[in-house]
Amino acid sequence: MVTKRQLTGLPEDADLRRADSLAREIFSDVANKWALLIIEALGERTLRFSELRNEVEGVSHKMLTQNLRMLERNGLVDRKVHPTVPPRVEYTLTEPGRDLRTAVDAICGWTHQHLSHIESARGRFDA
Amino acid sequence: MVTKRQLTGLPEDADLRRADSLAREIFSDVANKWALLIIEALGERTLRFSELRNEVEGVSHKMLTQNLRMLERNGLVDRKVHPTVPPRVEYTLTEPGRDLRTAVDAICGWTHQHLSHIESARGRFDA
DNA sequence: CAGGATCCTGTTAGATACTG
DNA sequence: CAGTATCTAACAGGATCCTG
Repeated sequence: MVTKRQLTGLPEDADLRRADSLAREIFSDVANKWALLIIEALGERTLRFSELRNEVEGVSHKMLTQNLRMLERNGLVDRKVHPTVPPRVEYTLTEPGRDLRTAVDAICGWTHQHLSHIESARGRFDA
Repeated sequence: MVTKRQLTGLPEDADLRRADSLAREIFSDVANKWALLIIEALGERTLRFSELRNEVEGVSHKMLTQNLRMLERNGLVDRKVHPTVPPRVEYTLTEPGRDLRTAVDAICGWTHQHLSHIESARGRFDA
């Protein structure tokens, strides 16, 4: 199949591909366990690094910083540094971050809703 | 803080912890790039293994089978084997799978909606 | 307290080859 | 065609030490 874009040589094809690969990249960033748990933990609150570490059960220092940097880079969380000593750093979801959170909420809700279905499905499968 | 459950010695505490850890386990299974992309690709359709491989761009043979097994085990996809030669295996989302898909749709939608915001956030961060 | 840098280990995921 | 098994390279992630 030959598209009009190919014939006209306009740049839309390349643009679309770029947008797609960007979307894919963002999706890969965001669709990971720790990122989603951090977003969920933040919710509407503002939390310090150490608080977040307690809220997100099982996350290591390294994973937390790493994911927070990534989320900050993608504009999902806002990082506010208070120039005090000892330092105080607070994280908050941005507007897009809060948007995404509703989807994460849905996944969390789904998980709890289907606990027993999943447990029995596992039982059947493992047999 | 001492709860009533601790005092009565009833098993609810243990039950709650079990449910939570199960929920966490399921979440960790499901909240990964390939699983979500597979769910999204399946949608309302029924697809064969090879079709799925084409639909989910970039997925390797191994990752596809691995994640399909996991999704089947958790009762999110239905696997139907046709005893023909050559074999024909079809995958379909189950009812819970379709439920989860709406949340995945939301994430995908979110991604595309915020493309430009994210791109500029990245620009700022990288500077 | 927040977080960067380093080291070290277990897991992951790709490539390849083989089976029903 | 769908799936399993094996080997290996790469990476993720934990522990630890150090700084402002």
